[in-house]
Amino acid sequence: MSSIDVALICKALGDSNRLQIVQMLSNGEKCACNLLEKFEITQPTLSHHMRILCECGLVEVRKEGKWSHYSLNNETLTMFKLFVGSLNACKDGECLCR
Amino acid sequence: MSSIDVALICKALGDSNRLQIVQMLSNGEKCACNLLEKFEITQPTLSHHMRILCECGLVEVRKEGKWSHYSLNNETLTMFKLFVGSLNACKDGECLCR
DNA sequence: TAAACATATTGACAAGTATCTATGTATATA
DNA sequence: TATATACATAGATACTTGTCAATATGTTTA
Repeated sequence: MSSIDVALICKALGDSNRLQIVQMLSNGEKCACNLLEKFEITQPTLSHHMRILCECGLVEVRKEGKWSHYSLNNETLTMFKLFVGSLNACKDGECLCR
Repeated sequence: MSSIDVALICKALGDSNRLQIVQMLSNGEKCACNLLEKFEITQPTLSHHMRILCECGLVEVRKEGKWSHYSLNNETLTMFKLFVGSLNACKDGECLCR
C-alpha cells in the first residue's frame, strides 16, 4: 500500500553492517541483543542502524517487554525485489534473457 | 566471474540521481551528453556519478571517439538480482510465498 | 522500591560525499 | 593549425554519516 523509496532502501543497504543485519533477518526474526553480539559495534550504533532500516520500511519491530524483535517487512521487500528485477542490462539485438 | 560487492552496489544506488541514471540505462545504452541533459547537475558531477557506478561494476563504458557510451553490466546486474531475490521476509509458519 | 537489564536518545567528532568552479586531455572539425 | 566539443581530474566546501561515550527511558526482578 505504502509507496517505497528505492533510493532510501539502497542507501540503507549501502552500509555493510546493515546489509549483514538484513541477511541475518532473512533467516527470521531476531532481537537486538541477538544481533548485537554478532557485530563489533556498540549498542547505540546498532540502535542507529536499526532505526535507518526501519525508516526505509525494510525492517519492522515487534516490542515484547524489554525486548525488540526485528524482522524484514514482506511488503517492502517484495516491492524492492520487483524494482530490482525490472532492471534490464540486455542490449538491443543481443539479449540473452529469453 | 568477478565477485561483486553488494554493499558497494547498494551504496551506488543510494543516490537518487544515480538510481535514475541506472533506470535510464535499463532502457539501453546512453552516452554521457545524453544523460547530462536529463539532470540539473554539472558535467563534472555527472562524471563523478558515472565513475561510482562503474567502480561498483554495475555500469560499463564503451568509448567511441570523443563519446562515452554507458550501459548496465549484465553479469553484475544478474548477480545483484540473485542476491536481492534470495532475501526472505516470511516468518516461520506464516509464509505466504509458496 | 531498588537494582538490573534492554533499548533509545543526545551530543560530539572524524571521515566520507555530492556538488561546484577551474582546468586538463583527447578527439573532431573548420 | 586553431577552435570546438566531450569528458575527466583537481581542489574546495558544505553537508551527511558511522561511530562512540554518556545519559535517558522503560521493563523486569529481587
